[in-house]
Amino acid sequence: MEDVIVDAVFKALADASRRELLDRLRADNGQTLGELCGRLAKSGTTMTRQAVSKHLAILEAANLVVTVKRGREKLHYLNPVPIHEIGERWIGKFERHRLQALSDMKKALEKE
Amino acid sequence: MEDVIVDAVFKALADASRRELLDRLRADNGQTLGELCGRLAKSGTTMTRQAVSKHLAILEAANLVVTVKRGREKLHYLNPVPIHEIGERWIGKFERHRLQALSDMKKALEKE
DNA sequence: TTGACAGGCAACCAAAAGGTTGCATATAGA
DNA sequence: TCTATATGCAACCTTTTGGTTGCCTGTCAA
Repeated sequence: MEDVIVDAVFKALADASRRELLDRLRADNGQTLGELCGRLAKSGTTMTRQAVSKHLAILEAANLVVTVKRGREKLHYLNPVPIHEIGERWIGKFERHRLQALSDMKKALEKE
Repeated sequence: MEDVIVDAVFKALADASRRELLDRLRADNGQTLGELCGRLAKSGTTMTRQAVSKHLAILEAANLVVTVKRGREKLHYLNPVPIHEIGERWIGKFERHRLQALSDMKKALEKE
């Protein structure tokens, strides 16, 4: 996974509304734009269809969402692969140094 | 881990310069601001000390970096805990639906 | 064929993000 | 004490981001 892809995924995940859209697709895969326009839990505010559409476009560009056109509707499917790879390759590399980093930190804090 | 914390962590991770700073601390923990100011690999460009300082402040606010003052220096330590928790709680919940989502997607694509 | 419904496109706007310059403060060391 | 070093703070600027409104296109169904 090249850097530019990692960047697109992290940037896409940086927004709470987009993370919630992913959550919704996780709960109910294959929804249309209209269905996804329902009230976002985040602060109970509503959002226009166009705003949601833009968020979905960003998720799609990051390959976190895949769409299929069915007549005049567009179905949105969660693609869990990029999230999985971030977990494996990016988070994983920090995981391997976890205990070491914590012990470094502890030692430094104790010196104070 | 509350939503506001998850948000701070994801936002902090959304920038490539900040991810590189974490990478550097992973390679060599406990560096000062000055040391971290060296040329960032990202496009080979340099950055002013103040820019790096701001990035570190954001990482510190997200609790991804912990600092210890030593005289006139400030040592920066990687705190891997938030990354670990994002992996466990956020990525994990998508992991559990991974195969299902892929099969949904496949089915939808085949219908076309 | 003609509405009504689902979505796309483009212009525009305010706020946040990333970065810079300039100056201030504090500590180490000669 | 005096000076160089390490960092902090604040104002300012530009670009990106998240959001809106308005209008256009395509498709289903009576």
